[in-house]
Formats: sequence, C-alpha cells, structure tokens
Amino acid sequence: MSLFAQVLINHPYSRHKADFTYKLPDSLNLQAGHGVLVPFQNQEKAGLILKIHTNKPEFESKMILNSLQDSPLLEPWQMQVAEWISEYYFCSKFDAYRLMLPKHIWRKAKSRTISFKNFSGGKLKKRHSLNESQKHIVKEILNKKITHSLIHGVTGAGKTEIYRHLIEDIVSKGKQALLLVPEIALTPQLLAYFQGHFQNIAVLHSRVSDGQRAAAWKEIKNGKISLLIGSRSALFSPFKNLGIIIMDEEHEWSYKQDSNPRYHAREVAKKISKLTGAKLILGSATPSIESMHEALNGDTKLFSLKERISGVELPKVKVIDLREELKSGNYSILSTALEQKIRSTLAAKEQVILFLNRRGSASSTVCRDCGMAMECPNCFVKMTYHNTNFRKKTLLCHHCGKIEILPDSCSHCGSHKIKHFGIGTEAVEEALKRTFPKAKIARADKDTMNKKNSHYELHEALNNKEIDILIGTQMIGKGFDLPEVSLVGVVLADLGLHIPDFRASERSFQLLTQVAGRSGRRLKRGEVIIQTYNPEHPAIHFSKNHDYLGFYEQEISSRKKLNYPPFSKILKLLFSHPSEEKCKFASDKLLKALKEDAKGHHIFAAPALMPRLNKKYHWNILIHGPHPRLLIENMNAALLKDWRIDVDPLQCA
DNA sequence: AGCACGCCGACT
DNA sequence: GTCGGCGTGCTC
Repeated sequence: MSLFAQVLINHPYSRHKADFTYKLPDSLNLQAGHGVLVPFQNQEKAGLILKIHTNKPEFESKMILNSLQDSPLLEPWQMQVAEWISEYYFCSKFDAYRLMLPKHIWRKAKSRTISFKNFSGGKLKKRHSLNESQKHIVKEILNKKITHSLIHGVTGAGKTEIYRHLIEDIVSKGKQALLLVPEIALTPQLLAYFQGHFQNIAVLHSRVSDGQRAAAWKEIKNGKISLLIGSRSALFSPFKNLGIIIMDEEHEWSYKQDSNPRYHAREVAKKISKLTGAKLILGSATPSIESMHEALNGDTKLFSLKERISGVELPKVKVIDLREELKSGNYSILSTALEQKIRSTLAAKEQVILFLNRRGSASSTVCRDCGMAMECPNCFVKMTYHNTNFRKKTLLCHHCGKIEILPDSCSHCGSHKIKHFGIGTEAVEEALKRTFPKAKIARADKDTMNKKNSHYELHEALNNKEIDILIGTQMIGKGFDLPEVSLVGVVLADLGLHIPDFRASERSFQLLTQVAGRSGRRLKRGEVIIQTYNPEHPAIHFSKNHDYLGFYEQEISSRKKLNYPPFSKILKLLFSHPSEEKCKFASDKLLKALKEDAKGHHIFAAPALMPRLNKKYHWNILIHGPHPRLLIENMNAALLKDWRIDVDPLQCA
C-alpha cells in the first residue's frame, strides 16, 4: 500500500492552508517530524512532515524529493505542543511549528560547523549548605507525586540555591533542566552562579546569534546540554529528556509574547510538563494572582520562604502622603521626609536608589494661552519633553519615536507662554543635583541604558561606589543585588494605579514590592519611602507591610465579585487600520455577529487604550465569560480575517 | 507570498 | 507580430 504524508511547507501561503499531501518514496525511511525537500509550484521547498497515512487524496500528489536530515527534526512532544499552541491560541500551524524550528533548519545544509559556546567549567564553587526550610522544599519538590510547585519567597530568601539543588538532582539522573528567566539582563548573574556547579550549560535568548542558536539547538537535541538558561522561547528547544522546568519571577509580563502567536510561557510550560513528565517549578516574591489561586485551590503545591537567608529583616517601609505635603506648602518633587532621609543616608556613606516609572523631563507641554497640548502627529498622545545634554529641549513621542524641537511659540496661537507639566526621571535628576550638589548622581532609563554594556557598567559603577544616588525607571527594579543600598525611594507610586485595567493594582503591588526589595539586602535592614497621593490604595497599603497574602486576599475577593480571571476567561480581538471609520465599521460588524449568540458572555468593543499609534487606529473587542473561545471557534472565518486574536490577554485596558 | 497565465496597448 | 504592463488565481 502506498503511503502519503501531510507536509507543512516553509512558504507564507502555509499560513492560510496548513499542509499539503505528498507521496512518500519507498527509498526513504521517513516519519512525522522529518524535514524534507518537496516540489512546490515549479520550485523546490523545504517542509516538515506532520503526519503519515494511507488515505489516497482526490488529486494527483507529487513525490517527496529527499529528506533534509537523517533523523526527525522535532521530538514527538514538540509536535504536540505546536498542535496545541495552534489550537489554543488560534494561530496557523505554520506560525506554531515555526516556534520550534530555528531559521538555519530551512537553509540547505552547509558544511561549515559553528563551534558551540558552552558556558561550563569555571572553578568549582564552594557549596553553601541550605537552611532547614530550603532543604525541606527541595526534598518535597523531588517527591514523585508533586508535579507542579509554586515557591513564594521574599526577595533574598534563597530561591536560587533551591533551584540549584533541584537541578543537581535532575541532572544526576541523566535528565535535562530548563531555567526560564523573564529578561536577558538577568542571565549573566544566573549564569555566573551556575557556571561553577554544572558542566554543560547553554544560554538562549533573543540576543544570541543565529549561529550560536543553531549550535546550541544541536547540543540540546543530542542531549549534551544538561542545563539551559533562557527566555520564554527556550521552551521550544528540542530536549531529549527534560526533567525540570523552573520559571523564575513567574509573575513577569514578559513571559507572554505580544506578537503572533501570543502564547504565555507559563501555560506552554504546563503543557510541556504534562507531555514530557518534567516537573514545573514557579518562583516569585510576588506570584501572579492566577498562580497563587491555583496553588491554594488547584494541583500546584505551595511552598513559602518567609525569611531572608542573611537573617536581615525586610526593609522598613514608610508611606508619605503627598496631599499632606502639598498642604504644608512643599511643592517640590521630594517630600521633607525623603529629602532628610537621603541626606542622612549620604552622610553615612551609603547608597540611595530612587524609582519613578516615567522617563523624560515633563509628561506634557501646554500653551497657557490657548490650552493646546503638544501631541504626536502619528499617535494621539502627549509628547514627552526631554531636556538633557544628550537631548536638549526636545519633544519626543515615547510610542513611535517622533522627535521635534520644542517650538518657542505655540503653533496654534503663536503665544510664548509654554509650560511643562508632570515629572519624569530627568526632572528628578535635576532636582537632586540642585538639592545635593556634592552627591554623585546617575540616571538609568531607556535613554541612558542604550548600549550593550550599559547594565554591566552601571552595576560596576554602583559596586565601586562611583554613584551615591541612582534615579531610574522600572528597569532598575530587577537584577541588581546591591549590598550598599540602604534607602529606596519611590518618587510617585501612583503612576500605574489608575490605568483602566483590572490588573493595574496587581501590577503596581508587584512593582513596588520588587523595588522595595532592592534596599538593604545583605548587611543591614534597609529603608523604603513611598511617596503617593493614594496611601490607602491596596497596592500601597499591603506593600507597606510586605503583606503579599493580605494583598492576594483582597484582590482575589474583588476578582471574584467582578467575575474576572481566574474566575472567568478573557479573549481579546484586535483590529488596526489607518482609517478610524474602517475600525469602527469592522468593530460594529463583528460585535453584532458575536452578540447573536453570546452564550452568556460580556462583549464590548472600544478604541484601544492608545487609540492611535504610528498613524494607525486600534480597536479592541473583549469577550469576557466562562468560555470566550466558543464564540469564535465556529465563526465564519471571513469575519475574523483581518482581526488578530489574543487568548488570555494580560493587558485588558 | 510569489509566480504563472492572460489580455490589452506601444514598439522594432 | 511581440514585448511587457500588472490584474487574477493557484499552489499537493
């Protein structure tokens, strides 16, 4: 009986039609997962065998020309993950399988072999022994019955040591380990930590070159790599026998991809864990509400580390009510208390970190005669005023990058009365220079951290005490382990609080807790001062007492009351077009079709939070309820053709 | 997405 | 005649 193969072809048309049927030649021993060369139109194209069967198609099928490699490109579990991703996230098989296949696979085999950069060896490190609670957690997690765990551990509680012991155990059993990190900036220090302990380590993230990626791929596939440290895409590496997936900082939003396919690494990791039998360990000081809910009510086992290994207490947090500050006549950026505290910290020769989640000198620029605010012509948002040596008197759009010189008169009425409102990191830097002229002050935001070594250099400068006060955006919230920092100040905690998104509060709490954790990590108890106009807001109130569980309880009860995830599901549909009319029209049409059979779901259409970006208008439809996917699964494909689909969106504004 | 095929106008 | 403009439709 003759055999046929369903082949996914490396051609953009595969986005529309998933696969093509080819005849299997008797001469080749092929199976699902094999890369092959096929005739397509009158060319030769690379493809991937998805399935082999005996059903003779109605049309005349062509013959597979050759196989590209001796053995299948993909492990069986990878193919199942790709199929699942394409179904669950509503993306084409082409896009789903592409996640698994590095670019080099499609190129004709070149003889040039790239030497693989293996981050192993280094001098063997002295082993710190674990404390009792760490030992207990390692022992429990290694218990066969536990497949999913969540480690909730305060900053500095020693999660990394736990990870190391878990990995050691898995590797000693001849299995492979995957350590996921939310961003590249965190890889160097984790790598440095693990290098002295493990023999064959690879690192994989977006900045690794194609050649190195291809080489690492090969070494993971042949089982030589025992530990892979990487960002979310590392999940798709061809592990032969994966034993453990550890997801550090599991609450981080960067674990969700914001382009097609919009997958969440945590959900993919759960799927891979199920398919391969690998253990899944989530770790965070501020677990996502969803993960904590699952740990308290579902099949995930919860472990808590309440104390820092150094024995140093968590920092003392003081909340300053800026309303009172205004009443007492202080209109400056720094409250009296924060200014005094900085002064005494500098006097004690200790370091200060200030945090403000907005860059630039001013967030809006307004004509005081006609009231016009300077807006970006491409994106209808206020332009941010920048005034530094590097960028003098400039208006910059933070969304599309449009730059304009600040006009000396209003383009609308000609008035010269132009004023800036709202502060950013540049403004804080200026204020600090005026108030503390002798202090060494540095700023860390997207504008100053634009070089490859910026992170490293900043870290070095801080460690060598070349900086007394560092002012920065959220990028300084993670990754710096700075023993000399004893004061952290949050200049304005309110910025993220009022975004119309049900996760705004959770996000603010995580950010504040993360930033506060930078203070006094090793030597002595640190201090944190949070300036805000909303001292009673839960995100601020609970971070003051390091009360994660308190925050969780109030947040989960509010989610329950409003029927938000994890008690329901959300699906977001996105449409963008240069014409606002087209957006409205498309939204109306789809909204109407969806509402015909809403199956008890809330559906609403609205312009996106940023209604116009880069000369394009953006509209969203949110479907909210028990099973939003049911509404679009059987929908006429033509209606959804121009829409992008975001399953379980993080941003619901 | 490409690349054929095809049906018209301008040109040696 | 025939070269080439790009509009339409197909790819196992």
